Formats: sequence, C-alpha cells, structure tokens
Amino acid sequence: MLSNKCKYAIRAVLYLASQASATKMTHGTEIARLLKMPVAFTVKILQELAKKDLILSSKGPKGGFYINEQIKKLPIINIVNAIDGADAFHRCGIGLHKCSDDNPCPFHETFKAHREKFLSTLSSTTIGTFCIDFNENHFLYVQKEVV
Amino acid sequence: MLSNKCKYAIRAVLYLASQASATKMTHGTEIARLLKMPVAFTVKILQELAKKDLILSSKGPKGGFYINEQIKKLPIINIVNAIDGADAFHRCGIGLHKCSDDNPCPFHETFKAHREKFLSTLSSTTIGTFCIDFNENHFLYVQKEVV
DNA sequence: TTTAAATAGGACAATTTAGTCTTTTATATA
DNA sequence: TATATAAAAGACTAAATTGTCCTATTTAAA
Ligand code: SF4
Ligand code: SF4
Repeated sequence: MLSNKCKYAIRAVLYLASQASATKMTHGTEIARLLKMPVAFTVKILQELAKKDLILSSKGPKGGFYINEQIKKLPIINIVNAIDGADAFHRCGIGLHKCSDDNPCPFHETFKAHREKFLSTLSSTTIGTFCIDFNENHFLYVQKEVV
Repeated sequence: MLSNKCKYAIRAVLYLASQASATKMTHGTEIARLLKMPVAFTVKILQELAKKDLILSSKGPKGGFYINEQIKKLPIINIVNAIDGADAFHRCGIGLHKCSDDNPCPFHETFKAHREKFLSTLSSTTIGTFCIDFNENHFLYVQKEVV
C-alpha cells in the first residue's frame, strides 16, 4: 500500500514530532542513524518533505530539521500524499476493470470497506496524536519486516 | 499489497476457471490478448502457475492452459502465495519496529483488522466461487487503474 | 514421419524504486 | 570576515520489478 520511501518519511516525521521544542533541531544524518534508515536516502526524503512544508529546516551549524505545533495538527495522510501521491489509496487491490460499486467483483465489499477504514484512520490521526515520546517508545521508529 | 504480477496471475486463473470444460484449452497469447495483459510476461506467469499446479497445461497443437474442478476448489490465496510468497500479508503497512499486539502503535488495530479481513476473504473464497461466466462478466478481467 | 503449434526454459532489456555521491548554498559562530 | 556545518540540488549507481526474445521440447494431426 505504501512505498518504503513513504514509510521512511512517516517514521522521520514522527521522530521529529516527538522532539518537543522547535529549538531542538536534528540533522539528517542523526535522524537516519537513530531510526536505522539509509543515510543519504533519508536526507533526500527530509529535503523533499521540507520543500513540501511537512517539516521545517534550517541550514548551517546547529541547523537541521524540526517541526512546529501547527504541523503537528496535520493528519498523517498528508505525508502519504506528499510522497506517494494522492491516489495511493484509490487503486484496487485486485486490479480488475469496468467494475464499480454497482457492478462489483466478490472482493469489492471487503476490500473497499477496509481500504476506506485505513484511509480514514490516516486522515483523522494527526502527526501530533500519533507521535509519542521517542525515549519511551523507541520501538515505534525502527523498521521491522514482519508483524 | 499484491504485485502486478500477482494481479495478472489472479486474472488469468479466473479467466481459465470461467472456461467451463477441461477440454477447452486456451493458449497463453490468447489469454494475454483477451485480458489485455503483456503477452510474454503473461505466458511466463502461466508457466509458473502450471509448475506450481495452480493451472494445468498441455503442449503441442490444440494445447494450452486449463483448469479442472479440483483446482476450482482451491482458495484465491493459493495464487497469492504461489506468486508473491506466503508472507505477502504479514508485513506491516507502516513498517515500524518492536511493536506487537501488546505494544501497538496507533495504527495497529485498524491496520491489522483490515489485513486479516482481506486475507480471510482471499482464504475463504475459492477460485470457482470467485469466477463468474466470462462472457457475462467481461468487466472482471481487464485491469483498471483507479476505483 | 514430417510439420506446425504450443508450452518450457533461460538469457536478456526496460522501467521503476531505492539509494549514493559530489557540488553548491546558506548560516551560526569563532 | 573566515570557517565549519548543515541543508539543497542534482547527477549518478544499485536493486527489484516488469517485461521481451530466442531456443528447446513436446505433441496433435496431416
Ligand atoms: S469490484 Fe472492487 S475489489 Fe473488485 S476488482 Fe473492482 S474495484 Fe477491485
Ligand atoms: S503496531 Fe501494528 S500497525 Fe503499528 S507499526 Fe507495529 S505492526 Fe505496524
């Protein structure tokens, strides 16, 4: 459903959101190291997020990336839209054709209901709500393979 | 959730299942043409499915691919397992770490419920149940981009 | 028995996604 | 003002996915 790039983006944003103050900046390499993500790729993603105003950045010594209260009020889906595009949740899981709500395949009900639910959760949960103190919930931010 | 390859596989199998008799074989190029899928790739996938006993094949003139009643009793998830591997449905949609049912992130409940439901539908719906007469339901088999 | 039609198999090509590396630009501070 | 530090930008590389193409094998039927 979500690309790796997008998952990296979510984790990075949540980490930044967990860092309380706007004066506390973290530079890209440190974020990548802390979250065990590929360094250069992470920095690229952070730059992309900054360009799209989902995180803030500051150049120079003591610079880095950070987040403010306003951004914390944005829903998680904004990150998905920024990285994977707005139609990431509008593609069919089976991929058939010329079907619709009126003319569905046997999967339609189940598939659509759950996609909508996932989407609505991503839309109603803000970055601030999702993020929990990093030190207490370190588990949240390091990728795993299998649930 | 499912790779393109896997979606092609599902569509091809459903098409074959919709062809009533075992004597009715369809050759790969025709399947690809009918379902508007890439020809050589489709044939490759059909060969892979045949090797894994999810469809049957016969060489030579009048040969092709087909399916019997026994195969129609298999659930759709078998196709997914054959093409994308058995853990396609055991990866987290967010990709965080060291979480569990006991120690979940805010998405866990929604995400897991969604995935389990989708998986159980794929597991309980057989190829035969899913397939409907092709001529009456041509819409089922041609890929679309967006719902 | 020859031939043509089909799958089987494997090498190869193209595209997308994931990721690195190098140079430029901005800025805090010594 | 000089310097070091960090983001910004963009060219490049690697890997995975998605596909093509060519040859071998099997088999129905003329
Ligand atoms: S009916 Fe719904 S689930 Fe089925 S192929 Fe169409 S969009 Fe996908
Ligand atoms: S708690 Fe569940 S949804 Fe959240 S990151 Fe872990 S496996 Fe994924």
